Amino acid sequence: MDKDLLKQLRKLSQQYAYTSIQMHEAVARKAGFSGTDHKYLGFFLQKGAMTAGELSSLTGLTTGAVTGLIDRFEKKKLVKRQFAAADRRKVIIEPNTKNIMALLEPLYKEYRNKSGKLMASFSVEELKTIEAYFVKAIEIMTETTDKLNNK
Amino acid sequence: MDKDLLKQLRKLSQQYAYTSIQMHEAVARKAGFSGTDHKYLGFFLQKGAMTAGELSSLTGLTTGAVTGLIDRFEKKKLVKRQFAAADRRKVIIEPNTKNIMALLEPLYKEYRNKSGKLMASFSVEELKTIEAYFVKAIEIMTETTDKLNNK
DNA sequence: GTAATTATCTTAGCCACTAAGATACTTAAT
DNA sequence: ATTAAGTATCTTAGTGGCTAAGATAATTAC
Repeated sequence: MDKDLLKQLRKLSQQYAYTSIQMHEAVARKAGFSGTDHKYLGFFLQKGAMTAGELSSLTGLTTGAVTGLIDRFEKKKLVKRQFAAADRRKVIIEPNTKNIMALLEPLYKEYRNKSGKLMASFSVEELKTIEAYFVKAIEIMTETTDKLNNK
Repeated sequence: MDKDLLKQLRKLSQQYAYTSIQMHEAVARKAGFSGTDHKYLGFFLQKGAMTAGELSSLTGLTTGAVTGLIDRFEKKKLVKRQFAAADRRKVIIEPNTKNIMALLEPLYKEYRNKSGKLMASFSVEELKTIEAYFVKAIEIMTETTDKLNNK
């Protein structure tokens, strides 16, 4: 067992997380977001339309905070409120993917190019290894997050 | 070239980042941190002691915000202020790694166990592939962050 | 048809952030 | 040495997003 390798990898995965947080924040600032809005905007790109309540439980924010969040996004034309036909209490938040992309893409462009090149430098086998790691690691983090939040 | 694999991997790496942010936040809440302090606490574990000014440029916070940040950490005995001998204007912030660890470790314990097992399930070759990916990806993200922040 | 529930919004109060300027120390110039 | 300029941190006033609690509006259960 290569303990040093494991230790090094653990450290790297932590550093990877921190570094991505920092990049994420730098992008947010550049995009003109105050505070943490960029983080929540990502949920829309990932999951698509959702109700205010879903966003609240997804983000852990109170419904009041979500109201404000959507207000800010709506003002910037990044999302649109729509009442659900089936249940008119519900507010469906429809992301304007085009506008969101137009805002974020230029800021991520260079990163995308570089990381594309990086990926291309690996063989298919290697990429599958990395993929497998990501899939499992995401699972573990999601489990951990759920446990921390729900009790 | 396996384009689907590349696309999938790109998506996964993004999801990995978001998921780690969410876990990070869940830990923060559980540890009793208001807002984003946990994120900045990580800098100390990574980089060790630094001056207030370094922390400011590292985090992108104003010096005023850093003063408040250190006040909160100091009150919780997670860091200690010390005037630099060479230049008494400078305030060196010494992390109390022991206390920080004692606070965070229990919350990360299960995650550490699980991700340890995950890593152990890969061969040494595979781990080296993952390591190589991490190292390069971190480089790229750091470059991107620097460019976004410094102009 | 009334009560209970659910989903979102509103309000008051709090706290961390920025911007600007104050304080304290250091370095450079004469 | 003295003065000026520069640097590092802290302080203060004002802003804005967050929570908690309650209001509003729609739905479901009895």
